[in-house]
Order: sequence, then C-alpha cells, then structure tokens
Amino acid sequence: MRRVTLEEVARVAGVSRATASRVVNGASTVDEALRHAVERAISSTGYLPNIAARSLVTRRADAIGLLLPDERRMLGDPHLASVVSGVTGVVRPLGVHLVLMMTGPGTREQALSDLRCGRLDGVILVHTYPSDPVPRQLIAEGLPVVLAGRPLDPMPITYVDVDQTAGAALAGRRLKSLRCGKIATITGPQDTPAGQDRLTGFMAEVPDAVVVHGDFTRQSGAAAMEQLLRCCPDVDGVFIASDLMANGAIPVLHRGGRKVPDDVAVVGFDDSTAALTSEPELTTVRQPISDMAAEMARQLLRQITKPRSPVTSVVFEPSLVVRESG
Amino acid sequence: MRRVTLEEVARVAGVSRATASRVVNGASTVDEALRHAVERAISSTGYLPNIAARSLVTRRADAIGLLLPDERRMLGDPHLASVVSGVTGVVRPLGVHLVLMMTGPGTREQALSDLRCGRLDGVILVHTYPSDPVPRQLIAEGLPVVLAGRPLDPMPITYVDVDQTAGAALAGRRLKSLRCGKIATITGPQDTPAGQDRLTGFMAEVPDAVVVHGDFTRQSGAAAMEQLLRCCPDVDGVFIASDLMANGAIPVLHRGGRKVPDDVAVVGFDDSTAALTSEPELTTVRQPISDMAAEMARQLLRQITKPRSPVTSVVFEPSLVVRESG
DNA sequence: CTGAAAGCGCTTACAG
DNA sequence: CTGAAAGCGCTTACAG
Repeated sequence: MRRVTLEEVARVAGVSRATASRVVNGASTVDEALRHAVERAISSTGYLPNIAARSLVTRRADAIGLLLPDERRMLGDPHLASVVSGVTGVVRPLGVHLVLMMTGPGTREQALSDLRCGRLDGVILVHTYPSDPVPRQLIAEGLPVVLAGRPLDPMPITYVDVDQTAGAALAGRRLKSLRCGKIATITGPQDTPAGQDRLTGFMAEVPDAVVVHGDFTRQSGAAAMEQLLRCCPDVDGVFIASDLMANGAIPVLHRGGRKVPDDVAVVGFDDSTAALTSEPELTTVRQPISDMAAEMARQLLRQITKPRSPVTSVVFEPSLVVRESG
Repeated sequence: MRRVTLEEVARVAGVSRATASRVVNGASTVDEALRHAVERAISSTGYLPNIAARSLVTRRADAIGLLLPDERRMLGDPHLASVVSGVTGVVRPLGVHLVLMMTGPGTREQALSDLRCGRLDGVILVHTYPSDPVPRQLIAEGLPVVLAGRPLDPMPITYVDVDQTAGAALAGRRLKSLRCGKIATITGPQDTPAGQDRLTGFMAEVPDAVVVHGDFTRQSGAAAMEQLLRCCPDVDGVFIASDLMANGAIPVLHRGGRKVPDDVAVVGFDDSTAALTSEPELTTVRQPISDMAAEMARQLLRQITKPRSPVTSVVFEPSLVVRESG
C-alpha cells in the first residue's frame, strides 16, 4: 500500500493537479465529464489526501481540543462520555479531530501553544477554575474558544450552559408539591457559578430553606447531611445540589433511621450515573449534556470559520427527572 | 501576533535554516555558539514550529487515536477518565496528540482511513466486540495498533490486560477466608475474554460455586441476584464479576432481607466508581487502569517508531481492595 | 472551466 | 559541523 498522491490521480484522470484538487474539495466549477474522470481515478487508486500538505496551505489543522481538568477531578464528573460524544457527533462528519488534553502542570499552556502554532483550530474549556488565566489569554489573542458553563467573572467569551437557576427552582417546586414542611438544601461550592446559581434558584422558590454547604463531592454530601440531621432533625425534604453529593448523603439518612422518600424526600441535580447507583434512585434535575456539547462544537466551528464573530451564550433548559427519591 | 517561521529565526541568529532546524530538533551535531544563538533567536521571536510543515516531511502526524465504543456503552464504563489520563501522561510530553473517536456507524472505518492517510500514527482500541473486523484489518496493513484487553480470538496483535483469572481467584480466596459456606458468582458475558476469565479463575478457587449469568450491566446484576436468591436462598458469599453489577445486586439483597456483609459477603471487580457509590462500599478487585493505559501508549509508540516490531502482550497483576462489603 | 506555477514551512541527504 | 538545495503533497491566485 503505497501512498497515492494527487499527482497520480490527475495523471490517471488525464487532468491537471489543480483540477483534481478542485474535485477533491468539491469545487462547483468543474466540468461534469472531468469530475467523473477524477472521481473514477480517486476510487481506482484509493486516493486519500495528505492532511499535512493540505493543512500547510489552508492553515487549518482541522482539529479542536477539549481541555479537561485533571484525572482526579474528572473522575467525579459523570459527563465526560456524553461531552465527548456530543462534540464528536458534530465534528467528525466534517473531518475535524477532537483531541483530548487533561490539565496537568503546564498542560494548559500546552494547549495555548498548540493553538498558536496552528496545531489546533480552537478549544473547548471544560472546567475552568475561578482564577484560571487561560480563558482571558485566549480571548486576548483572539483564539477560538468556548466555555462549558458560564464563567465566574464576566468576560467576553462564548459559553453554553444550562439554566442552573431554573433547574434549582424545579427542584424547589418538586419538594413543595410533595408537601414537605421542613425543607433544606446542601449546596455546591459557592465560588463556582453552578454552585451559586443552584442555591439562588432554590432559595427563590423556598426562601425559608435551611442551608448547609457542600462542595459537589460525595464525601462533602455525607458530611453535610450529618450536620443537617444534627441541626435540623425534623427535615423532611432536601435539595442536594449534585447527584454525587446526594449519593453520599442518602446512606447517612438511612443510618439516621430515615426512609427515603417516605421520611425525607431527596432531589438531586445532574442526572448523572450517581443518580442511578443511589438507593433509591434519585429524582434529579437533568442537563442535556450531549446537546450542550454539540452546541459548543457548533459555536467553536463558527468562530473558526468566521474569526471575530460575535460572542454568544446559549442557555439550555433543564428538566426534572422524577424517580424514587423524591 | 504574526506567524514566525524558521527562516526568520535563522536570519536573526545569523545561521542557515538547516542549522536552525537542527537545534529545534535537538540534533547533537551543532556548535555550542551557534546553538546558543539560535536558542536566543527562538525565544526572542517566540518561534513555534509549524507542525503541518514538519509533518509533511517527517511523515508522522504525532497524533494517536483512542477508539472507543459508542456513548451508550461508554457510559457504563467507569474507566474512561483514567485511560485518557494514563495515555496522555506518556504521550503529551512527547508532543503527541490523543484524538478521541467514538464508534458510531462508519466511525471505525474513519479511524482506518485516518491511519492510512497519515493523519494518525496509530490507534488504541478500547472495546472491540467479538466480531470486530478492525483489528484484523489493522494488522493486515501493518498499522500500529494496541488493544486494551486480550482479543477473544487469538491473533498476532499486541495488547495489555490485567490478569483476569488471577483477579477472580483473589476474590474466591477472599470469600473462603471469610468462611462463607455457600458461595456463588454472578458472571460477565461469556463471549468476552474478561467474562470468561473471571469465571474460570473463580471456579478454580471455588469449584462448587453456584453460577448465575449476567452481562456486566447494572440491570443484569439485579436480575441475576433475584434469580440467585430464588434458587439458592442460603447463599452467604458472592463474587460479582463487575462492580456495576454488584451495584445493581446489593439493593436486591437488602430487599430480600439480607445484610451485607453480615448475611451475605459481596466481592466485586474493577474498583470503579460504582464500588464507592454502593452501600456498603464494595470490596473489589482492582485493575491498575492508569498504569495499563500508560503501557498501551508506550507499546503503541514503540510500534510507530520501529515498524514491524514484535507483537507483545503485557499483563498486569490485579489486587484486592478490601472495603466493607466482603 | 482549466492549467502552469508559485508557495505553504519544514527536514534532510549531499557536498564541502 | 554547516549551508544550498531539493522535496514533502497540497491549494490557489493568475492568466487564458
């Protein structure tokens, strides 16, 4: 299996390399007869364009990066597979590669230089932490980027998110409709937009709720529930701002002699796998991760195609998934 | 921020493009003084090599693919983050990109043509299904590939795996040491090497165990446990061939009035997140996924560097993680 | 609509 | 050890 070049295709088809190139790239300005000849030559030779050569002249890598936090934080994230799937779904058919980078020391810089040297056309940033300098650098250099989730500090960057506030409100209304009398919430970290918004949205619906803080980890969910049971033993409904925390909290409820949902109703957030591995299965707020990821890909592609196109934010509606816990 | 080329670096350093290229690529045959001059020029200009141009002449993409099953099957796999992390850990420092591809209709072919047209230097195949033609095609064309896990049908392909048989034996010995009298196992699918080996290894240790079949999904774990309780109500120890199945099985045990581990000891396999979301937390057999992924990367890199290097298989030792369930 | 030609930015024999 | 030159395989003005 030798490498077939455009040169050979052209020779076989009896046209110039330029014409062969045009049909490969679907230019409309090619005579039908010649087009057919070239197409025949392509399939008879098994021609595949050399991407590096093309890339050298088009100045496009036809590759985008997905910048993830490190493994440890990622393991807690149930959405990786859905994100990857959503992005590749729109990007692959266009011949664009998705390259994965996990943030280690210096890795974010890596991504930056990949962008600068044209190895990547753009990046999707998945979990920026509050003081992450990378988003600002990217927009300062005018490099195509989209954020998964609203940035903590306002900045002119396109992002896609779910309406966290509305999602939390959904949870609040659910608990009220269950006639819970003493309602509480276990929050996410308050230095993240999601953590903040889920609290805000919930409190708007249940202003007198008891608030205990967590940080989205399972352990923090368990700890917060212990604290809650101590300070507020008559609680009968709780919104836990992530399924993972709920997963840690429910066993604490059981050990404390409460049945879920009979004694205490529980609503989570994320509709992650943790919602299904909980016992009972979690009623939770669903984010359409795959759709959101696909939208991120589209937004990024748009920026790549049309540099300096306007900053956009797309916000998806969450929905309530009712299962057993509340 | 204009693109700086090697040409300019050479001019600034007062050397030829060839010499500049040599120091960029770390050739040892460059005079110290010139090397310094070039290095200074590189940092003063902020030079970054154009990968496409390099790739065009070296005929290397400096990118490898990770071929995954589709989202649905992937969601059940707890190891994605660890695999990605293990692979990027060895590959990134070398400037090699990891591109992710999820298997949809036609996607496996995509990967093949990416390989053929030099867009990818090699691929890691994560979940080949029994009749998957891709591995054979790859080896037929002499393309660099490594499999995650032993192939079902013997073929000359390099793979890395954990010693599944030994792992299952570990589980068997654990149950025996707990003085379980009536021992059973819920198996994985018997058309996969892992499913087969975990059964074989366990039966070697506990020949009289009751066998119920599952397919690695949570639902199948629940169903199998129901069946087990029906046919063998006095069971007091069970090895469940994946944590996910165990996660589905334990609630069935609880509903059946059994306490874990007091009435029935449970040992799982994988040490996945499902082991921690179970209640109680699972005693399980751990595979060193991250290390295994790193080894896959190394094996692949070796094949890329030295084509036609001998087929290798690397088998890692599993270990028992004792937690609460057994 | 088509082709001859230039050029994308690098690496690497080759000669010195 | 160094440089002039060829060449990697494509796309794209440009002229016709």
